[in-house]
Amino acid sequence: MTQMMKGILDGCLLAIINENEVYGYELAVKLERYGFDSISEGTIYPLLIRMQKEKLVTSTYKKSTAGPKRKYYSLTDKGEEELASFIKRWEYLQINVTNVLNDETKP
Amino acid sequence: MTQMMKGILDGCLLAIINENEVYGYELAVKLERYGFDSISEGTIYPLLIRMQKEKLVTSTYKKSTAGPKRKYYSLTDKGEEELASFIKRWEYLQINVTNVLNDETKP
DNA sequence: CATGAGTACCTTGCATTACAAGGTACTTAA
DNA sequence: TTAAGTACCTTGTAATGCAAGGTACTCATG
Repeated sequence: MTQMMKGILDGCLLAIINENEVYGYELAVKLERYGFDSISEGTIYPLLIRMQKEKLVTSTYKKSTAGPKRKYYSLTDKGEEELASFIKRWEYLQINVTNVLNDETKP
Repeated sequence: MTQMMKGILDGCLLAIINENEVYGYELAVKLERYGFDSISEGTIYPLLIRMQKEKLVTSTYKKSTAGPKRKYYSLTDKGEEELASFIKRWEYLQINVTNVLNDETKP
């Protein structure tokens, strides 16, 4: 499972950040609810930092009612473009893999 | 695109090998026709060797009508199990990613 | 007030793996 | 005999998910 996530997870993060500002810990919780059980914080935080370096997201700290300050992320214009591009790549991949599996395993 | 293939390509290879014996060069051609333009032989051969080490496939050399001997691969029982397992993982991934994209980008 | 649970962030090091680039060698036709 | 097409393989590099480990804040409980 873990290998399959490579290159897909960042697109999912962009998608989640797209609608609302979110913070890293929240992302971990949301992803888990979506069924990605195994995505740990050790994966998410480096990814967010990388995406910020690439100017796909920006961040601001806000106080929390319970616990340390939260680092909220939101998409830049470039991030929105990257999300759109990811969706296209994902759809393309999905179609191709589905074709292979259908053609070759149900002849 | 290339990152998204990690962990997916080997399942596709298993699927293609599943029905008919195929050789490496043929796999490259088939994948290209399925839309995976960028999958080069430098990717496929190491993967086949790895899968053989893991006893997912076996291979036999046969003469070719044009060119050097071909190394034909076929699935072992373990390979068939792995293919079935891959299909489940893929379907699971597909559903989850689709949910994220739908929920978060079309609210 | 001290302690623990829950929240929230981050770093280091490792393993996996797709690919570019480069190499070998066989067959057939010009 | 030369070129084109077929067919195999290896080396080195880059990307990236994750386990493990660490820091620090808030609040309720004893």
